[in-house]
Amino acid sequence: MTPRHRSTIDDVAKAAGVSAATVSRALRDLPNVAPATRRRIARIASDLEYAPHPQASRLASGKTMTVGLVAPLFGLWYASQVVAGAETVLSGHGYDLLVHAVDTADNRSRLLRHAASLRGRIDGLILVDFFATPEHADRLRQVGRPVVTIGEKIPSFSSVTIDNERGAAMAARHLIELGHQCIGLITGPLAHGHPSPVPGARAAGFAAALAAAGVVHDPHLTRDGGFTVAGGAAAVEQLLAMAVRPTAVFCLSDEMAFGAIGRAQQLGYRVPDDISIVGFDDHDVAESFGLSTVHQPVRAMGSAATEILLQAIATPGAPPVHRAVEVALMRRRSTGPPAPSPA
Amino acid sequence: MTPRHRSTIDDVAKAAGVSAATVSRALRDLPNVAPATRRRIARIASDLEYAPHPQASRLASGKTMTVGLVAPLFGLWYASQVVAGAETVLSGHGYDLLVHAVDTADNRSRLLRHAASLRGRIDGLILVDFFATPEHADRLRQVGRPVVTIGEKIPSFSSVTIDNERGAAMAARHLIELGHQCIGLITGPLAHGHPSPVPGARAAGFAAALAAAGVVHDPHLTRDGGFTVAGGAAAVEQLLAMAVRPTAVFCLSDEMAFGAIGRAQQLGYRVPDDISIVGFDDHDVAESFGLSTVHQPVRAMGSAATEILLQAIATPGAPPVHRAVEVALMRRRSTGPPAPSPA
DNA sequence: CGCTCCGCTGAAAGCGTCTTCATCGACCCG
DNA sequence: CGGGTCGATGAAGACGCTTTCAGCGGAGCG
Repeated sequence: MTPRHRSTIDDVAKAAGVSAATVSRALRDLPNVAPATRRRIARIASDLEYAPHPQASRLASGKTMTVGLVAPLFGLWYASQVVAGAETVLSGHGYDLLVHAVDTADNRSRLLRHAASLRGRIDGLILVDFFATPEHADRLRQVGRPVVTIGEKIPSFSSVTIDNERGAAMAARHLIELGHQCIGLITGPLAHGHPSPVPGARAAGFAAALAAAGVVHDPHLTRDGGFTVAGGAAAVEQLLAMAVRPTAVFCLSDEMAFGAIGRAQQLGYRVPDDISIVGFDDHDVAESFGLSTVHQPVRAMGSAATEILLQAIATPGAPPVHRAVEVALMRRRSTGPPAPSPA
Repeated sequence: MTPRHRSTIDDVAKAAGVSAATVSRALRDLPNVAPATRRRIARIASDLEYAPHPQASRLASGKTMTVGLVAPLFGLWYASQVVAGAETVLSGHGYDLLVHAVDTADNRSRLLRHAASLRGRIDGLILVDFFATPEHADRLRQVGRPVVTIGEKIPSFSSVTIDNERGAAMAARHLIELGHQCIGLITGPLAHGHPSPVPGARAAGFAAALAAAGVVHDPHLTRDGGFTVAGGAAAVEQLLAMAVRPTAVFCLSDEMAFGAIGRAQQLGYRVPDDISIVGFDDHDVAESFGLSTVHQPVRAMGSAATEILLQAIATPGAPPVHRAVEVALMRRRSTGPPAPSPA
């Protein structure tokens, strides 16, 4: 009974006694098909298990029903949340999601070089923490499809962003209010072959809040944790070994904060009694571990970016949309007042 | 200078004074093209920034250079690791990665119904924890493309699996060796509309190890944590409120274990002094939090599945490959001997 | 009753590439 | 020197669908 090969639109047309054009119209709910004809075609198509060949319809229509998502690296919490948020929206609209990692400079330039080849493969593009230079943005514009960025704001593309400086300042003020005067900072890479504004903005917000409160910002108390768990652990170990040990540490990501808490405890320090630690993200497991942190709605940002993108696909030529979402301080158990100084 | 529309193979052919067929052959390194001709075509194609239209070549060749990945839910650690592992391999081979979530029964049946439409969209499929019934497997076979499953073993498809029973038994024996006699179990959903063998297998391995050691397995000490952080927290709270409180808990995933540890500590219990907790996965942050757990190389499993799939795509008709990878017990700080009973 | 308008339908021309088949020389060998 | 072989190339037909355009008949209207 099962046909040897998949059935085509012509099979359906023949069986229904109509032309392929009518079948195409009927199945896509286009106007100008008699209700009776439409029903008959629908039934026959279902009987024959007909499904349009995606490549053929894409070639003919020029629409791919596919959205591309480019992120620095999959496997990290942030990217996985964005993917989850995007996938939910896309599958609800019948779109496919194509994911691509850009984890090396080589990868990155390859993507830029082949930007033109993306046209024809996707209807729109989501860039997660891509940090495009103006020159790169030019190449990306050659994709000829709408682009939405997450984490950075480029005038000519739509974007979904948070106020990194404000979030970092909230974390810093939280520590200051608790009485901390000597605060360490575990950053991500400030530059890796290209400008990466996120850690920069967070570090700036942190420094500004300290300055505003008259707290000394000692640059020696800054370490690069590479945005990884292991990096955060190594960084906190260095900070704890210093002569003037910080009483609190601000980590620019929760994953680094987890590493920092773990290592500090392993080394025999109590959190927050001996050292307070605050993160940034509000990772899924942050609450379980009582990590005080700056919440950002990553999953919702992925959904929002996707909705903006679909809108842009539907209305070509519309001006870019810039959406800023709010961050919020989550006070938990990893922060507390500093131990009375042994003066 | 930039052409208004992307250049086609005919543009290149015209500029090179050859036919489109020769251009097609030359650019794909097929034989029967004179070296000089090949070089000239390559240069001209590069000048014109020619890139073949994916949909057109896919339609003509029947190959999509795309692999589909279906997972229960993105945003969870397990799926994100698999995606990361798969993406690395695929991008190295010029393949695109299409991701699709199957988080509801509705979603699932839709996927199965449209299985045939996947043919033509992908060259192969990776199923993560899909748990196909024989009937579902039949439908998936209609995709007409190689399939590799991760987490389950279906005879007609290739697979990458771990020995869940063995892993769970390792965790159970670890607790027993520490002296625990009253051990709770936090499972995932044992069935959600379809058989889901993973929690079942782990629970069975756990029960078998207890039985082998002569330890009572009290079914009242089992709770469903839904594989989420919050579920693990709620489950452990219930267990701790019981009259005969377990001295140790085995969580079938690390994320549930994190929730359990966090909640237990919030409730004033010390880990492991008052309660030992062991997980399953070896999540990225498990080490930081000293979680004893059963390690499985999820990312490598994603890569392995992808390599098997690419192999199967390259050699159609080859018999399915079944790869089993090893698990390992990680002894950390969340487990210890039970407190001396207050008898 | 004739004309116009409109809804429904089919024929056919793409969409851009791949792939088969035929052609055409050049070269080799007996 | 003729037949055979082989490498290089072009012409043309898929691939399966979408979309434009024209046609056709019936309804509405004056």
